[in-house]
Amino acid sequence: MGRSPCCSKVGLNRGAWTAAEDKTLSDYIKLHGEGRWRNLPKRAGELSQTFVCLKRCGKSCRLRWLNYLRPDIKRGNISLDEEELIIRLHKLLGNRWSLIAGRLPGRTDNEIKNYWNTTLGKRVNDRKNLTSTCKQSNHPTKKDQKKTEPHHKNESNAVVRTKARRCSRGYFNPQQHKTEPIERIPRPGTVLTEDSSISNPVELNDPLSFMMDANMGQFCLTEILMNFEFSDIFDTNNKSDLSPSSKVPIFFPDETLEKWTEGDYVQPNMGCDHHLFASITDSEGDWLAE
DNA sequence: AAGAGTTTCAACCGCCTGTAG
DNA sequence: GCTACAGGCGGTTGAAACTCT
Repeated sequence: MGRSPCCSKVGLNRGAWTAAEDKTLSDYIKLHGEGRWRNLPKRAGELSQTFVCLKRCGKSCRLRWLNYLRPDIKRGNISLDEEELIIRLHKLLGNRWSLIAGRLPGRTDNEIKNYWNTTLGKRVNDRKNLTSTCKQSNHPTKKDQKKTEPHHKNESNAVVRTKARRCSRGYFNPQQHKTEPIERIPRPGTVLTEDSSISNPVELNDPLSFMMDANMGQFCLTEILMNFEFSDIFDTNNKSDLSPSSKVPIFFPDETLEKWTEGDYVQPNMGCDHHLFASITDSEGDWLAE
């Protein structure tokens, strides 16, 4: 005897959301806030100025809001910094997508999960198998080039297809940029808006410098990676306890987690132990291997 | 140009946990 | 302690977009 379904599925819409449904939902949440998802569709329909009844399951509403409609969602492709952080966090946390997403402001667990399953997971496996190719050519592929050009579909389609368009994979010539800072080329999929500015020229010949200066907008992930005291989290002398396969849960002190999620967590005079960080996150040791 | 094959990702599903009564 | 409910999470699915031949 299983649990009763979260709602009667009879007469409910399924599949892609329409623009009208999105508007009804976001209007309602902006006015009344999140929560009480089960009754939300009914109440939203009653209060909707567009008189669009939300024939959706409460869970579906929640998912739509959290994964797409929320105003603080960051659209566009995962940046290099974010990729690195996801990989490192995945090593530490495993498939705890919501925890990982919590460390990446604007990113949803669903997005990170999808990105891992379709891209990063494969890449990480490839790296393991062929470490020498990790410095693979950054020259744009045909595939990537195609992605730079938005594919315009019939706008009259009422269903909102919410796919971020991708940009070409950027590349740089190490010789060319040894001394001259260059403007960063957006990572594939970075959504270019009118105010999009990748303003910080970066010295790309130095990976650390690249990481240090990569501008993330709200804050710099690199600073998390560089300033974060991993020694606060665990005893580095006992790495075996951190194996993802270990049954021992990883406990992050509240203070630590707050630092990660707060916008102003970066402490200017916080210790910056690159070597410790590198030893932890870049270790090829078994304790991090999957 | 067209069809087949592949990739991407929004949405769904079912299970789990926390909580109120 | 038990039950039902609400919300959250991770795995999976399937349609659309994209690439290849």
